[in-house]
Amino acid sequence: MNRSKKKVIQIAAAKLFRDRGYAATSMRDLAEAVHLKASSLYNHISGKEEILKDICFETSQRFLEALEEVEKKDISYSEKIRHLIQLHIQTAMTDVTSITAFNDEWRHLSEPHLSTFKTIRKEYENRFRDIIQQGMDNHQIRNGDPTIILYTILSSVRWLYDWYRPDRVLTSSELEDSIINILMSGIAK
Amino acid sequence: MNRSKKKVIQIAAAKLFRDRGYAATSMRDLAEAVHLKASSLYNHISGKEEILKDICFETSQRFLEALEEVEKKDISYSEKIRHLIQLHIQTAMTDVTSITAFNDEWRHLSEPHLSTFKTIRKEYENRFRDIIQQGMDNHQIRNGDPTIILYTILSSVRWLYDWYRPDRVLTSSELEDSIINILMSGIAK
DNA sequence: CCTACCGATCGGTAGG
DNA sequence: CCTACCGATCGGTAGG
Repeated sequence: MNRSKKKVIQIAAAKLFRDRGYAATSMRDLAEAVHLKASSLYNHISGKEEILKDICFETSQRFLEALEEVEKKDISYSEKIRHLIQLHIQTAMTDVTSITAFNDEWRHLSEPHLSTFKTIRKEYENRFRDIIQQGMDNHQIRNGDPTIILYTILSSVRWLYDWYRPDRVLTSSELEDSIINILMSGIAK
Repeated sequence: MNRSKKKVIQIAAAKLFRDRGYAATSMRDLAEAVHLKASSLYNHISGKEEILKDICFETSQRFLEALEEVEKKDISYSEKIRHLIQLHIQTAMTDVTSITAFNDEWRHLSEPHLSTFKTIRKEYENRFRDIIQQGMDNHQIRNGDPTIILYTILSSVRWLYDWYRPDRVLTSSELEDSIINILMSGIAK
């Protein structure tokens, strides 16, 4: 019944899912992480999959909201793309653990959640791709296959959770600038 | 005892590991995929982890050999980086299933394999990073944090296994050119 | 290569 | 929130 306890469980679960993966994390592992017995978890959640489902949909919600915000802004298309890259990096850095479940563990969802998740994800990608396409139409982005550009951007930002730990020397804005610079202008001189 | 049967098992396992993950793949799933009973698998392999270990180390071996070849070439540093990106894409496209285990499932290895794998991987990254650093020293690559550049390149190429299926309209060399172009010259006009 | 089976562990429930 | 326990499934072995 306690709302915050559910959140504590979710955060502990996200950490375990990142470190071992969803399938390799047992309810007993999770219970131990929050100092409970496995059976007591069920006072706060309905089952293992509910946690994964919540993590996946809450994270996708945050990405969609960020996208919506960028879409509404009255700026150039290349500025919109810069903003989206920046938002991805910031999201990945402030909630590094949930991102992993969102990226890699969603496939363990069962129906109907799996289909819903895929649909949301596809919609996000389509709207991001539209911005890239419009950037090309308006001669702000170099011509090319917008799908390849889309996935190259998304992938570049995906590795962050694998590497970034909050005690890093490198500041967040230095990292953002570097990655945006590579994607927008390339590494060649 | 049959060598090719072991290979058949390994290929089927790589496919299952990609689709469901290592932990969520049971020996019974694997047995069914190669038309055997679970117990019969043990005539060809010593256990579940051996398959994962073989996939991980064989794949890392292929990447190291490709790196070595590029290092020896008498070409500019930016050409070496182009070559490495190309080799990653080609490897990912010719053996799309093993790459997933290599990328995402190695963490399920137990010691001492886990440490060995991490060491090999780190060495690969260090040598790739050296080429980037030398590219900067020789004014062929824009100045920046070589680690960020390294991971941005590796990540860009990592998503391929998630997306590419061999029946694609897009040819391999078109894909290579596009990704190399994005990374070397950027997407901005 | 199979049948038969092992102990361990899984997600989850009953009942208090 | 716990103890006690469920049936199912896990990786793997014995023996033929």
